[in-house]
Amino acid sequence: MNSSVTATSEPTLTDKFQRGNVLASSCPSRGVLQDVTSRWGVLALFALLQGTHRFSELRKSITGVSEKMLSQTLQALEADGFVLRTAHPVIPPHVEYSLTASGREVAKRVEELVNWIEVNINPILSARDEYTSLKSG
Amino acid sequence: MNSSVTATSEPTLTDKFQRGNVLASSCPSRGVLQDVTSRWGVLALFALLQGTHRFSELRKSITGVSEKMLSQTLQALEADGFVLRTAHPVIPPHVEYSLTASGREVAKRVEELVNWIEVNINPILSARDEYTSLKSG
DNA sequence: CAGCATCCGGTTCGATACTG
DNA sequence: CAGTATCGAACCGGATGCTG
Repeated sequence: MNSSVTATSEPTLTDKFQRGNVLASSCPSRGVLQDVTSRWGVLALFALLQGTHRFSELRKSITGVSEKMLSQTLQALEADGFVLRTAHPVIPPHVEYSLTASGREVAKRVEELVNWIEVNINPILSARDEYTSLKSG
Repeated sequence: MNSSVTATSEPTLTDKFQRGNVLASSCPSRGVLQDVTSRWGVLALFALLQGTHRFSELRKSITGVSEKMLSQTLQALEADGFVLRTAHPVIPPHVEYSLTASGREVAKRVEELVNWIEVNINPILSARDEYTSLKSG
């Protein structure tokens, strides 16, 4: 997915001053962060926090996601070990998705972020309106 | 950004079962979530948690970000009321970016997510390797 | 220094069709 | 049901050139 790093200019000096090193482009955490904070990744983790779900259930609950994107997103999260995919060999196919132990950890943190935004959505939206009218008004 | 809601099919039934409603595409929280969890948004919030920074400083510390993207990202965060932009009318220009009160709240939650990933990056990477070799090996 | 306008290649994404 | 394959369309994002 993001395997070639295409060596940008060396960040050596700057790196020393950072608590972590996500800010350095070479940090592998960035890739994982991408998976977790991707458009549908956030919502998938959030949805799975409620428990195990089938593919079609997730597709229905996460409004607007396409089959392809959901599939792709779940695969990325599975690859990172956050999501467990369980396929029951029956016809028609029955596949269930759930969070792993580490998946629950990330998901909990994602949830806190999401919840905070939802609780404070009104002031935020007001700020946005004000900003917009300042710019174009 | 996402102002026209283009009424998707009514999600009434599904919505009742969700703690929040981010999972509904009509939810305005999604837009804000996008700004916060965007590729550079996460890193900008994370970087600003350390304090006030000038544009060029941010550009240097957030390795790999382009001028355009940083500018765009900061504007989005400013619009949502998370980032305060202070321009000093001198020549050459001097602009400082800092977090607002609400900005600190989101940033703290972003930080917790980022930190967890950084701390657990090794097991995650191992899981990924294992997954990859299972698929293609 | 801080940033916008423009161009343009690459990636992402959604719709559709198809498979096990 | 749970996906994969393919194909345009849309968007993202970087490079460049210009402004105050």
